[in-house]
Amino acid sequence: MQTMDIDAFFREQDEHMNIPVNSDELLTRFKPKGPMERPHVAFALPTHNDTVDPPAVLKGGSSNDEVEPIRPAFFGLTFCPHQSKSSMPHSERSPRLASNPVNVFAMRGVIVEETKQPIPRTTLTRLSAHLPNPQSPCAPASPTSIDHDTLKRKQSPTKPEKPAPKKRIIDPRAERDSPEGVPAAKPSSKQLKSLTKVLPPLVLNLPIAPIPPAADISSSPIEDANFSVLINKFEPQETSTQPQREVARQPTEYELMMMRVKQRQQENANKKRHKHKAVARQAIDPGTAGPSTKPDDDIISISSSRPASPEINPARKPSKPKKATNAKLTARAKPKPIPLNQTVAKKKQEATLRPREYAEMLLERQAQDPDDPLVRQTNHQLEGCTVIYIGPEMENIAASPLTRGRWKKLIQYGATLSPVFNPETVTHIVCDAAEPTVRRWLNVKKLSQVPSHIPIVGWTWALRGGQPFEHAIFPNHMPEIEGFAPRKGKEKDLAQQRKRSTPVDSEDEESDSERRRHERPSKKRRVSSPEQDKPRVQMLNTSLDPLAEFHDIVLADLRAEGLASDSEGEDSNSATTPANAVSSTGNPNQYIMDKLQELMELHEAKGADGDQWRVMTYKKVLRALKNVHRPIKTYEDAMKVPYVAEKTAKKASLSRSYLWRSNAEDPGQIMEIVNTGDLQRIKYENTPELRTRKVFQGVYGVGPMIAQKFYNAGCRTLLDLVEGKGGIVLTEAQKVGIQFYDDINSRMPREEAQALFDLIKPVALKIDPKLEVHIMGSFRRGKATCGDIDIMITRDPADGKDHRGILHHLLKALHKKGIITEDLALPENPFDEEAIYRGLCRLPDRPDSKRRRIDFLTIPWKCRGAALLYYTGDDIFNRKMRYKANKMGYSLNQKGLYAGVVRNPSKWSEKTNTGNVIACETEEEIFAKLEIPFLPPCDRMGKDVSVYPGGS
DNA sequence: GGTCAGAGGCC
DNA sequence: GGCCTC
DNA sequence: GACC
Ligand SMILES: O=c1ccn([C@H]2C[C@H](O)[C@@H](COP(=O)(O)OP(=O)(O)OP(=O)(O)O)O2)c(=O)[nH]1
Ligand SMILES: [Mg+2]
Repeated sequence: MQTMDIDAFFREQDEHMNIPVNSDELLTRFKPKGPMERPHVAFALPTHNDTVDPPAVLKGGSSNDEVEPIRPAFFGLTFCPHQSKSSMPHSERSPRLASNPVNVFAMRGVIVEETKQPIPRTTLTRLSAHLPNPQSPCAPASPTSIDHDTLKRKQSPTKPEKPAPKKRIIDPRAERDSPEGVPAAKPSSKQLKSLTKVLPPLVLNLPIAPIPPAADISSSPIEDANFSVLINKFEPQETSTQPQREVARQPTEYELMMMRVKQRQQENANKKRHKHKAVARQAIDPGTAGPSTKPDDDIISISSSRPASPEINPARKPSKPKKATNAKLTARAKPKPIPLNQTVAKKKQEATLRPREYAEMLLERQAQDPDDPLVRQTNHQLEGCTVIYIGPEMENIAASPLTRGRWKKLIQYGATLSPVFNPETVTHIVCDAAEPTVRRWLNVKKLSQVPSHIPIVGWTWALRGGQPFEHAIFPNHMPEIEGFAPRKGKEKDLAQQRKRSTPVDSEDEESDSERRRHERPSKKRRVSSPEQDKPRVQMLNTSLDPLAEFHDIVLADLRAEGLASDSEGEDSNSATTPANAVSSTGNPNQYIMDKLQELMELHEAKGADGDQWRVMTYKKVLRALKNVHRPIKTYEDAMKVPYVAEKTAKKASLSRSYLWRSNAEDPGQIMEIVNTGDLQRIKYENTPELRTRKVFQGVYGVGPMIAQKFYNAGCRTLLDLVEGKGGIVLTEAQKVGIQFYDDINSRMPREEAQALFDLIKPVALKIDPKLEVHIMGSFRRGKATCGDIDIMITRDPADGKDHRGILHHLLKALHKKGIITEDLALPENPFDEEAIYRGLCRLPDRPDSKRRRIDFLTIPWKCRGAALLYYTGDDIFNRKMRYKANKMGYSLNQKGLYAGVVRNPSKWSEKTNTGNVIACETEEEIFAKLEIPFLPPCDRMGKDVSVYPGGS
């Protein structure tokens, strides 16, 4: 134990970094915990504005957000009383109408050029706006409207317009509709749509997407056009220039965006294709649909750009009522490429069959000729069994070679195949998939809904036979065993065994070894110098070109390799280079974090097939690592970091040794690990599919499930999404998310957040000078960059008035000023004391300012402590604190700390007993009740909060 | 082996 | 009620 | 995946 060493080190680090005793988790871990010595200054709602942001304290290096909080400023209250021309004669205009065109035409001449570009197809969404019935926001719009979602989710085909007792007015437009503050029941967010309705139809005669030459796609009897990858090849030929276009009016911004996007994509796709053609053709991806020269890579390169917020976003919540459904390992989740040259015609066809279809095909073969080598029975162990096999892939995509092989084996072993799950006939469910996948296949919400007499077993059962319970893989659906309860240990072992066998347990299968060899010859990343392409990027990408940047990105190439995982939106080009392992972020372990983050994102992208808890652990580790300022050199070093245990430590030390190896000759055991461990894992996981899904998840409003849905619908690029390919329908928020993809996925300098707040606060105070307006989130924690602006508003009701309705007026004013530009989510009831708003904003006076995410939260005065606590975060800290509250028998939320809360176990969100408030007015109060020493905002990053109640 | 927060908005 | 986001 |  070298804790002393560590301890001393961190102290030294802190001093060196000028961090006043950072109560790192490391410290708390190795040091006797003592009360925080940090001054408990008045963190409770400061009453006047006195702090000014220290001028660019962190300016020097590219600032890593987490590197070092700016201490003095975390009160977050800065307010420039001047600054606002408090005029504002109100002429009601939709800010969106007003501001956007200006953006487009005035701000960027570039766009004008775009209009000269061939207009490919117009978007389905746009078309849909022209439907006569303005009332139908539903999908009938899309001409090709298909229930892409054949799988799971039963969306009522015709969604009745939400019962909506909600009325929300927010946008000035609302007022226009109903003169004067009268809350015209507003159709909420159909804004984009409603706007377009006003416009005359956009008439476009577009060149039909040419069918790609057969050579180009190497055959592809794609069974379902909806999922056809080929569509991706519709690119506007450079031939089809202006001729056949005929525009009835000026395209809207949205349309322009799409054209621009499309052109961009075309350009880059071409470049890329030239570059990687040879490589790309070496492998095909049978799992995704067709042997075509892979569009995936193209896109991906686009924006693996930086899909998600660098600073980690909390794990997706299992909206589960308790009981974690332990998602089993998703075995080899991805289809393996198979050598093209081996692909005979028939085989190619097979490769496009979905699992069910493949099984049906086998049955057909069997019926025709039982001696067909494909289906001829070789073994007897499965005779009498009627079996459905569930592989890791979704129902609606092509069966992987592995899955096909297993169906084949089942039939060869004498089983009767059941291509679909029929509880009447099926005797065994054999699967090699994560639990959520299995549920989807079986169309049940819980495995317990599967008749208990039908065992769910792993593939080992088919190979080795024996009692089903010996091969059980889901604890929540144990095979029945009369007079014999399955022993606990066994199933567990099995499950774990499966887990370990993730990548290659397929000795018994056909080609599996062939996996992705075109992995990435080079590991350079982001070659282009930031100084060089930045100005350009900013100009282009500021408002309406979500993909503008990808031009540069593609030029830089690397992201295509899927390795890019910038940990900070804007200004980090994290070094993976051995030489300067320190990187611009100043964190010597940045490259480890990069690796882990990458792996995490992959797990995250797996969504339902992945393990959310694993993702959460990764997040915790990453956050903890940000506080580690000494290079982690060995396994032992790594093990000292909180949330790092055997597996991660191995990865971390591995990451390091990988660099060492390339730097110096450093043979030894580590070398071996290098070749078999982490890197390979990333390669293995980092399939084109996952990379694409990661890109999709970068869109605001798109998470793992939706991303997968889009992917399964055949979408491969953001452009596909915009076009509604595969029948997908975007929400309004998602459209905005695509439009400002880059903006939203980048972080702003703290100074910009300050500037925005300085614009906003006076507007609020003008409405009611007694409001308390605070900037929260990462800003209050003193971060150098902010992912968004979080503003909390409350008001002391001592004078008998409160802040109801304020938010509505504030938003209206901000819209008018051009500060708030788009809405993402409106308050359920803006006249409630508690209301939430989400949207985009920008600095209106700066022509090239980016869109920034902004959130407002209003809360009753009495809850302000709890709200302050909540909204200050960070998220991990909140969760820990709430977890601790639970363990102490309390429940903590943004309204207060409660005792005696009882929830409905079958519907967790429902409270059988809404307990009693114990503390809520000040943060200190809550800390105290939870027996946690008060932590100033800047110290709440991933902080360990565990001090057990009642001693122990 | 059981944990790993709790809530609001949109669809 | 699922999914996404804070 | 990690912690208790
Ligand atoms: O899952 C979450 C996400 C956020 N929060 C709280 C803490 C967080 O600090 C605050 C604001 O959220 P936001 O997403 O803005 O995070 P941030 O801490 O402000 O970081 P960023 O700089 O990315 O905005 O809301 C949670 O409690 N749980
Ligand atoms: Mg924030």
